Amino acid sequence: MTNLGDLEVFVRVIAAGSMSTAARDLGLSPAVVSKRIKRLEDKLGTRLLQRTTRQISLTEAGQGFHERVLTVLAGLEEAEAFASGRSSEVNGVLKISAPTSFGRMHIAPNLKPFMDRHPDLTLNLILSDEFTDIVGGGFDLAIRIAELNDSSLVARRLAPVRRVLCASPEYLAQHGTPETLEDLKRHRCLPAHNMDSWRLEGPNGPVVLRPEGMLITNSSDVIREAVIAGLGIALRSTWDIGTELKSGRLVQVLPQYESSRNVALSAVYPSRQFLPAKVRLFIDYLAELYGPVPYWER
Amino acid sequence: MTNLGDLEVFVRVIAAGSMSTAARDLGLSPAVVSKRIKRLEDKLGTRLLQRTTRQISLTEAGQGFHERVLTVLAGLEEAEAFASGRSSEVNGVLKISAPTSFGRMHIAPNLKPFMDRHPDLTLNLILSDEFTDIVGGGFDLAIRIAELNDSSLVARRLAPVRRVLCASPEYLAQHGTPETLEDLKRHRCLPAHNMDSWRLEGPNGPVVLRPEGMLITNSSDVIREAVIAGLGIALRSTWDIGTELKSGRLVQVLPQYESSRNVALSAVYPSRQFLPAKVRLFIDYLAELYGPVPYWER
DNA sequence: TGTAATTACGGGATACGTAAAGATG
DNA sequence: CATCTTTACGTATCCCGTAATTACA
Repeated sequence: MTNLGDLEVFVRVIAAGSMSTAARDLGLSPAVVSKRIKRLEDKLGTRLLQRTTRQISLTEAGQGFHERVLTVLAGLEEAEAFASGRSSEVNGVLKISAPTSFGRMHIAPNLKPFMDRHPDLTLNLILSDEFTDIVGGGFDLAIRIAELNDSSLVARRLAPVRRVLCASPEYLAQHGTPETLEDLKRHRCLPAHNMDSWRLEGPNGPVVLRPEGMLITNSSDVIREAVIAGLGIALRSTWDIGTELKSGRLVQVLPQYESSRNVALSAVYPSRQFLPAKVRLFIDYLAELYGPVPYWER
Repeated sequence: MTNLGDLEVFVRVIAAGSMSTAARDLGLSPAVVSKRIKRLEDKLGTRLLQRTTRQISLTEAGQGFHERVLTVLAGLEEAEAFASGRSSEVNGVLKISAPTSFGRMHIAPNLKPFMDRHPDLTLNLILSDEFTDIVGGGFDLAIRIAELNDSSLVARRLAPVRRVLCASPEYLAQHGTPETLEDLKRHRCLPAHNMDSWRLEGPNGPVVLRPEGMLITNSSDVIREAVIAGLGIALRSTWDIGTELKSGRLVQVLPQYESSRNVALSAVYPSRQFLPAKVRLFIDYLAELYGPVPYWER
């Protein structure tokens, strides 16, 4: 029979990246950590960690085992919380992954009411534009803007994502306001690195533009600031430049055209039979906060 | 930290219905079983089992905890199987729930090829027309014919279910063959106890009939035998009377009408991130066996 | 050469079984 | 009153820490 402690030690070793530091974290001696990992491997008949004295790395089997053990431990935690009657109360840590810009602009500023409502909850909000492995990273939840593809995950749609063409009044005063798609070709365009072709939906159906970039960057924040600074015309999400459109620092151009990429803002989480209340509540909170017509659209 | 052994003891006690018998099953003394249950309850701060010296029963908390622990243990088993490289091999027990008639007619006779292909697999096929609690009953999989409603379960459609009106040639020779729905009212109809209104789809759209039953029974097998014996006209699923239709022991009446209840044959299983290979393989096997146009329809 | 993983060994906590007591149908 | 759960107690096992050993950067 597997020892549950061995599994927890295993998980901590992965998190810490080293047996010694995991031992310190757990208040154990390095000897027992080593022994427990070894015992786990002996029982499974597989090597989980490839290790030198200097570094450890997961084997392929260890990788898959780790992911599974994470969900098992999460499930156990949920079971205990349920039995202890703590399931209705919301506490512990809620670990969330989100895109950097969106997280900064539309999650972080709205956390207070949620945190006030659930004072025993600790939020761990990790912003990243890299691909994050939800299960492997131990995330309860990820906010995604792209379409989903991992079938072992469940996605709940939070809000529509609308992308529009926009520029600063200064830029338009200097270069003129384009009236047709044809006009765009004579303008300075600012495509983002992950959107080098603009798929637009207009009065005459879908069109695809491949704007020549005058500015190459991996940060969509840079693009946003560049548009505001009057460098050119960009295709931006309304959540990204809604404030600027409202204040007049940016104006929409060719408003009859919109991005036709059918993407949505989604909450993505591992498929579980018993979804922890804190996850469900946070998703509900965001869904209500943004609604079918988010505040940045109004 | 919870002891995994305590959880396994807990599950065995529920399965055995008594601490003493669970102790015997596990090769332990009753004393340790009692102590481990107590320790579990102390840790959770909840009473899981209501017990007299004569019988034990789950408390509400115990009920929910039990369901969750079952999935946790199943997940752990899957994780270990994966790491041990046994995940591709299929072994252990596959516990399936199915409706009695369908299980007898269309699952049991088709098991051999699957069992031959997976000799290390033990099948536990439980036939029942009562509602079966998949999670609480420890089922890997249930075959259902109704529509699904438990959102914590995943359903995969296996085959369409078509219901048609039918009678025996003897009955029709004696009473005549109905040509219109109106004619039906002058016939002896045999509604099943769970289908006392017949929702039919015909050339002029949907209609609802409430046939007067001449035979009251809780067994759809009785209805089937009664139709074959010439007692009247019944609305039966094609999987139920396909053989009889083909052999001529039954003939379809009013073939322009079919049941409009939008039901399907589905495989229902608990939502899990890592579905055990044996479950997936069995579902795949049934899906291929029945196909979009099942053999009983051909 | 310093840090990390592993191995060996002694002490202590923990888990087991036996046996007896208490409770219930 | 028979059977099941619970408690008490002695023993054996397992687990942890210390310290020495090996290996890698």
